Amino acid sequence: MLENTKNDQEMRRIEELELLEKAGVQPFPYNFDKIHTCKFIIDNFSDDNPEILSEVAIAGRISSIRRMGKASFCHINDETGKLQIYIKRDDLPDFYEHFKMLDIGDIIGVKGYAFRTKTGEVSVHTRQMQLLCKSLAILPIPKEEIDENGNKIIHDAFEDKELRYRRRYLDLIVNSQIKEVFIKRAKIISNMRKYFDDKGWLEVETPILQPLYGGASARPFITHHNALDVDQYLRIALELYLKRLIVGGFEGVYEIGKVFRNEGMDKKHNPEFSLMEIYVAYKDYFWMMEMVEDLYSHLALSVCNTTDIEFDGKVINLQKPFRRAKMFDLYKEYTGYDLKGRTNAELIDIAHKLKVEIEPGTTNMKILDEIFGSFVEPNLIQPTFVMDYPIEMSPLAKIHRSDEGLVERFELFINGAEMANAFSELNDSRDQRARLEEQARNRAAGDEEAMVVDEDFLYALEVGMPPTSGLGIGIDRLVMLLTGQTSIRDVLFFPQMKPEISR
RNA sequence: GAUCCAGUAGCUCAGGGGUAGAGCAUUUGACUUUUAAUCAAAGGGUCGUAGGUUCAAAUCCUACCUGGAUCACCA
Repeated sequence: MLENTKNDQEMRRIEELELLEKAGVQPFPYNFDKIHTCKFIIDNFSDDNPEILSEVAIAGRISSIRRMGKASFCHINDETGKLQIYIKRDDLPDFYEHFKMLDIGDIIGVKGYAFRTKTGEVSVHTRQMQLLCKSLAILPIPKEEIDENGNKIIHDAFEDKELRYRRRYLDLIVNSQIKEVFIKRAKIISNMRKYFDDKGWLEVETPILQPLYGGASARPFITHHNALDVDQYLRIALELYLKRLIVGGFEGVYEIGKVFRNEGMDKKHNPEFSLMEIYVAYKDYFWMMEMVEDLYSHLALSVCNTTDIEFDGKVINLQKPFRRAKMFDLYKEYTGYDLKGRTNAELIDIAHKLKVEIEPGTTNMKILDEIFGSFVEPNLIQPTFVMDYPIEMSPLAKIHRSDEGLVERFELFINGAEMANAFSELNDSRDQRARLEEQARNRAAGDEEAMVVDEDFLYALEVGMPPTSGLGIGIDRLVMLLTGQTSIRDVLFFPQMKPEISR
């Protein structure tokens, strides 16, 4: 398929293209004066006043053809939907011969007048037709039927997931309903941006290629800069550079962009994904919780027109305020054990009692994480702020003002999945240095995801960062929630795929 | 990374040791309001790749590739 092996249908299209050219048809013209959309014509056609659409100019891709000798019907699709075209030989004696050589997939421009057919479908009667692009590949367009209840039945839909992801352009043409997901995605992002802009916070761009990576626990992608002859990393988070900008005097900055983590892929993870991070000076994580619940309610209303979101057979209520619960209270609630301040031996014992498999030598953090994932997370269906994490889990968060051993951090869980992560940001450079050095020791001990020490970031903190609250939101997971998609691949135009072997 | 399932015509699928099938799509012919258009005829395949077993493999075996699901890892 990648090679130049054409099947009979493709060969025939090339022949037709050449025949059309010989007949003087330009198969790839430069422009077309497209005035109307398919949807506009359907929405605005009036049986009482058909003359208001007596001069229309539309264009789109042919999605079906019904030829009846000296007259034909076809449907074309543009960005807004599909519309039926009627073409009669007597109207266009010359072009009708060319029309016979057009195929499903070709893009045409049509000028004519709107009318309603005998069977009731608003259509355009062709006065003039122009080929705008000859398609040489065969589209897997399915047949569609409208049953007596007006429901659309699609026959033999193109649903091979591998091909749909690898050739998303085909998927978009043929399964056009998926466009709704991506349109919503764009709306979510633009509404989020507007929400922040309206508050006066500044959208910024920070480096994607970085000499050091940081801001999250993850393995990076490594690349090489030839001119400088140095290895560089693709960013795994936005945090450290955005904090530098708060140090620099901006009081509210945010960035929406791709980050890259060199890890496995599954329904919830893609190696590159979109992250939003925002930092607001003089605020703490309590303030941030209010901002987050307001943002989520606002986005649900503006994108879905409701705060009751149907997802995976459940109804998620994004009406603010969200539940707030301290992490160790949740442990108590869902396991019956108080896990705070436990020794390693005690935690291992409890893990065994809970039938959580723990390998010998597992750290407290791993055990806590494990129990949280098995016993707490699956219960956090409705939006829940999980507050106050152990300090070891959060090297960039500020120590809790009253609870020893904890930091002021919350994560927002919805439908058992982490949706957002926020702190009162650590701005004591001495503490930050100590925590990064602890990370470095973990790293030396074999933890490949531990953070590296970024001296320049530490210097920035020494210069001084005001009290600040920061937040990260995984855009893809938010889009999944608001569009009802259960796989991250269905909210990405081009999800990561293994390369096809070229033969 | 582990396990299971899948890969056959452009699409959706059947077939499961003995000549490769269907519907749609395509081609030819008929048809000037059809809409899963209809009617008649025709063409189209290295059965994911590579080995093996066998007189004979799409079919059985092994390995590999790609995808999906579940689990593990992972914010």
